Amino acid sequence: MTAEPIVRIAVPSPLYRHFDYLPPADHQGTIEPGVRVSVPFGRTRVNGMVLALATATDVPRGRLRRADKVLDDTPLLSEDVFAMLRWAANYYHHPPGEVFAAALPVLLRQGAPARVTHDHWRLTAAGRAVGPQALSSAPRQAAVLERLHQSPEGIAATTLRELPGDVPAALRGLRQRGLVESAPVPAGVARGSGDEPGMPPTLTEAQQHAVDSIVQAVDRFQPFLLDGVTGSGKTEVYLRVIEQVLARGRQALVLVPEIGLTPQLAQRMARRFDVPMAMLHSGLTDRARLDAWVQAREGHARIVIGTRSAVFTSLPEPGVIVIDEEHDPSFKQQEGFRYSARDLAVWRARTLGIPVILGSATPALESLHNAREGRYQRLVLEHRTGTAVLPRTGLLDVRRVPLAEGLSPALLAAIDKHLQAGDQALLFLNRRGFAPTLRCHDCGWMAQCERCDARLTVHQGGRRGTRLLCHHCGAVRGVPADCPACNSTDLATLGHGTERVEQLLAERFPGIGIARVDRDTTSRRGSLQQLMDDIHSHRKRLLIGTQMLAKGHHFPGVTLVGIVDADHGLFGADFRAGERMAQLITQVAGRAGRAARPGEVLIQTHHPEHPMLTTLLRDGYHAFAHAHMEERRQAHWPPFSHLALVRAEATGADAPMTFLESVRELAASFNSPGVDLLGPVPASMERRQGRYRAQLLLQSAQRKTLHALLAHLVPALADDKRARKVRWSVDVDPQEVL
DNA sequence: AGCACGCCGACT
DNA sequence: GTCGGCGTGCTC
Repeated sequence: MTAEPIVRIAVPSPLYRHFDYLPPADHQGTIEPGVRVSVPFGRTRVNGMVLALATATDVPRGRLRRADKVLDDTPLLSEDVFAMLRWAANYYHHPPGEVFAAALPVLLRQGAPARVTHDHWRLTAAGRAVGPQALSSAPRQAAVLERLHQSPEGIAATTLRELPGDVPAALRGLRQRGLVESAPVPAGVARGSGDEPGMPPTLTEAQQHAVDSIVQAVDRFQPFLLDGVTGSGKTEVYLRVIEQVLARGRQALVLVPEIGLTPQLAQRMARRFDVPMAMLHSGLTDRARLDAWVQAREGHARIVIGTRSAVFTSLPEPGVIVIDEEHDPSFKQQEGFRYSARDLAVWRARTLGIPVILGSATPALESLHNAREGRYQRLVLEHRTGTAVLPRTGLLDVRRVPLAEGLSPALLAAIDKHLQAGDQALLFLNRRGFAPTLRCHDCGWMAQCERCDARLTVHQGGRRGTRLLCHHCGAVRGVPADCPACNSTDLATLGHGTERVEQLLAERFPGIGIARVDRDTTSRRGSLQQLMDDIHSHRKRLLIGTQMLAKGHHFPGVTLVGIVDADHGLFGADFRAGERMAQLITQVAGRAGRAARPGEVLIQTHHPEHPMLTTLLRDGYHAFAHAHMEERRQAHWPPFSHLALVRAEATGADAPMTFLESVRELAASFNSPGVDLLGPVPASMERRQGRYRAQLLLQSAQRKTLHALLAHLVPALADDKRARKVRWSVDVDPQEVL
C-alpha cells in the first residue's frame, strides 16, 4: 500500500508560507497542482490552491488535517499562468495565497464551479413594456421582473436565485406570460460581427514592416516595442497581427490602460473579426467576469481584451500578447499584490514562446532601454497615416504677462482664431475644481484638510453649491463665512482649476459649447460617453480637462491644444516626474490635428528656457528620452538600478519611522554589498486619511543582490512583533518613490 | 487577514 | 456583578 500524498496548499492569507494537508477522505483519483481545494484553516474553512504534491512534510503527524473537498477536476489555471503566479509571488515578495487570490475572479475565489452559466434570463419586448405593478397579485414574479428591468443585458439564473422565494417558479410564470426569455449567450463574451464597412486601410510601409516582423516571429518569444507617434496606426498593426494569429488557430490577449478605452478597442476588433471575444473591464458583474474568464480558459473566446488583471487569464492556445500604451502607470497595481502587468506579460510570453507587442507613442524609459540593449526589437512608425501631419508646437512665455484665470492673451487669441475657423480647441489643466485653495487675505490662513497634509480645493459645481473638497481623502466641508483664525470675512480663492477656467471661457466665448472633462463631470456612468458624443458632433467646441483628456481618445475636430501650465512637471521631485511630463505633453499634443487639418500646440510656462521643455519641443519625445536617460544613468535611477520600497503607515506619528529604522537596521545586518538603503524618510505627504506614512528605499545596481536581501528581509518582517504596530508593504519596482 | 483567548473599565 | 476594549498568538 502506498502512503497518502501530502497536498501542499497556498491559503488566501497574508502568510508567506504554504500549508500541508491530507487529501479528502473520500477522494478518488489524482489531485494536481492548480486545482482548488476547500480546507479547514484554523477555525474557518477557506479555498486554497494546490501548489504541489509531496511525499513528506515537516509538520508533525498529528497536526496534519484533511482537506474537505477538491473543487476542480482539472487545473483551473493554464500551466504558464500557474508558473507565472509562483514566480510573481517570489519576485514581488508577496504571500502566495494572496497572489493566487488576486489572479482569480471573485466567484472562483469563493469556490464557485469554473463553468459558464448558459442559463441567463432577460426581458422580452413585452416584458420591457410592463412594470412590476402589473403583477401585484404575483409579488415574486413582480420582484424578478423589477430586477430584470435594472439589467437589460440579462442576468444569470444563479444571480436571480439570490432573490427571496421560489425564483425558478416565478421565472416559469413570467415565461408563460411571454415577459421573459432565457438567453443562451453568456455575459462578458460577445461574438464579433466582422462587418467593418469597406476594406481595411492600406498599410503604410512602416506598418507593413512592423506587421511582417511580428508575424514572422509568431512561433517564438520576441518582445517588440512598437514605437509609433500618435495617429501612426499602431492599432491597425495589432489588428493585422491578431488576424494572422487567429488564422493560425491561436488566441490573442490584449491589455489596455484603465481609462475606459476597453469598449472602444473591443468595438473596433468586433467589427474586424467574426470571432467570440471576452471583455474584462471594471464594469462587469462577478458572474459576467467569471463567464468571460471561463470562455477564455476553454478557448471559446479567441480574443481577450482587458485591463491589468487580464494578464492572469488562462488561454489554451495563446498566440500573441499586446500591451497598448505600455508606458501607462495603470499597468502597475498600486496596492496589495503590487505587480506590473506589463512585466508579467513579457515573462509570460517568454514562457509561452510567443511574441509580445508593447505599443506606445511615448515608451517608458525602461522599454527604450530594453530596446537599446537588444532585449526588445524596436519597430518605429514615424509618420501619421493618411494626410494628417504632426502639429506645430510652441512655448508661450507667460512671465510678466497678465493672465486671465491662468490664460495668457496669446492663448486666448489662439483659441478665438481656431473657433472662428469652425474648429475645436482643447485646454489641458491638471487641476480639477474651481480653485486649489481658499485663503484669508488678512492673516494668510488657508483651508487645510484635517486628515491629510494637504489644502482643501474649492469646488463650485453641482447642486450642492460651493464646497471644500480634499482630493486625497475625499473629505467634504462647507465654505466658512469668515476666517477660523482671525474672523476676517475677506476670504478669497487662490489659483485656478478646471471649473474656474470653464467659467471664464463661457463668458469669453458664449454659445460655443464647453465640455469639461474631469473626474467630477465623468463620475456618473455614461456621462463620459455623453460628453464624447457632444464633442464629436461639434455641439461642444471648447474642451477643458485634466489627464483624462490626454489618454487615447480621438478628437478629429481639435486643431488647437493648449497646455495651461507645464511647470509642475519640470520641478517634480520624483525621478519619474520628467518622464511623466514629457509623456503627458506629447500625448495631449497628439490629440490635435488628427484629421486633415494641421494642428497647433501651445504650452504656457514660466521657464521657456528649461532644457527639458526645449529639448522635448524642438527635437521630440525621443530626444528628450535620450537626454533624460543620461540623467538617470548618472543618478543611478532605473533603468540603471533596481528599486524596492518598504512603506509603513500608522495612526501614531512616530510609529512608521521607528519601525522603518528597525527595518533598516535589520536590512543592514544582512550585509548585502551593493544594496543601498536610503531613508527612512516621511512620505512626501506625511499624513493622509489620518495616517502617518514613511518609507525606506532599497536600491541596487544588481537585481539579484536586491532580491536576495528582500528574500531574507520580508519573511523576517512578517514574523516581527514590532511590524504589527504598523501597516507595512513592500513595493518591488515602484512607480513613484516620493 | 480572521478568529479566539485573555485580562482591565463603564453599564444593565 | 457582566459586556466589551484591543494586545498577542495561531493557522498544516
